Amino acid sequence: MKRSRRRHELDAGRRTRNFANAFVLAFVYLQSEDNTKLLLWKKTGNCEWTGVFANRVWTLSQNNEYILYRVTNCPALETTEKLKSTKKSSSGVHSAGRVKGMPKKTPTCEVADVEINRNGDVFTKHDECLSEDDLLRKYFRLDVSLEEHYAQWSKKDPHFKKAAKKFTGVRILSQNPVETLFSFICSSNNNIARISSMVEKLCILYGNKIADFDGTVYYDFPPLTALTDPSVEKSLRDAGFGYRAKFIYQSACKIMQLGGSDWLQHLQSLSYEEAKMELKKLPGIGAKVADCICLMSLGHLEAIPVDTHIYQVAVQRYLPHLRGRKVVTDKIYNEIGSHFRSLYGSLAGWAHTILFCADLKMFQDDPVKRKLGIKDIETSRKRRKLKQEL
DNA sequence: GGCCGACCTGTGAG
DNA sequence: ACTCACAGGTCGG
Repeated sequence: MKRSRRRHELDAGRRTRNFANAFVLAFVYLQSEDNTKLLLWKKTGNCEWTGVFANRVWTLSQNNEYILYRVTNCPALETTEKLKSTKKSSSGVHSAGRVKGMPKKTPTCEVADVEINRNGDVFTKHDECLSEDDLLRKYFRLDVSLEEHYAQWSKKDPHFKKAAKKFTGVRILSQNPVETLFSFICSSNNNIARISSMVEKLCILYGNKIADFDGTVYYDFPPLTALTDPSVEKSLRDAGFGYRAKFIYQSACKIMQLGGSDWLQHLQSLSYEEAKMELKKLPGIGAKVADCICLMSLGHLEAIPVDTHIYQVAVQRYLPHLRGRKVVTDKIYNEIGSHFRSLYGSLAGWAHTILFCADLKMFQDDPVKRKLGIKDIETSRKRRKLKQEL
């Protein structure tokens, strides 16, 4: 273990690919075997995925009934009573277990006497006393019954029903607000590959190393305080963050002024509208990014992030009178959000994510397709014509 | 309130 | 080789 750790420190910047990312696509397919896919997680086995959250490295797999997990060594916790009593293997695994996919009741909380929150912003106070079973339940929001909601949304909307057939088991994750906020600042006017690499860079540059095994170094997302150093803006610009470098630095500073991660956490207790309004005061955060943060890390599941994909879907399927509009004004943005909220109800953001997945997949497979509309896809003549126009 | 253009950078199409 | 448009937007005029 020691030997390999030294080896990987040498080239950490180049080789590491796993981070506390969680990032961006705050969803995961965890129910259908075929679709098992944890975005920005690394596939580390046949049906096994490894990634970071709650300051731990998790390796997950699943069967029909359970999510199976292994949690790896976490240096910050090593000296605690809790871990002393757990068995460690050479691979650094210190505990393992399984969580039922749809538990009927939440087991009691296990208190760990540890200073987990050493940077002041990794965990909520509540998280500190959660068992790993509960951390996993919380992260995947396993208290929400997908079956029930999918049925409800399908009943209201035939287009959802169709999309849902291909995208079963999509879950909105409950992610760390600090991580989510800065990851989405990176997302503006950007593509997924570059966003991912930027989040990785943030972790390497400013995150803490939390584990090192099987040839990979794992970092968590940087603590807020690491992003308020005056050198941050230039460093990030040099690292290729473009104009987002300033947004990251300035937002970090402003959040610290407002009360740090406690301030961010307290947005959970506000209404969705209030939380969104507060977030929009930070540089680099507009309506869309604010909605992503609300939906994916603050528990405001009625938030509908209207990005280019959702806008296209809305125009094609739901609000045809918007056809031809070139820019999404605040008014149009809100109209789209309100439409989905009235259609799907209080978990509208969750339902909308399934539509998003379907459009993103279609777009990645064939960018021309969505401009044509579904009916005309097979006509190659039209395809050529459109390509010329484009 | 709505409408533009600028903004960093990497990538792929033409 | 070399533009050019575009990618899960935001901001200021």
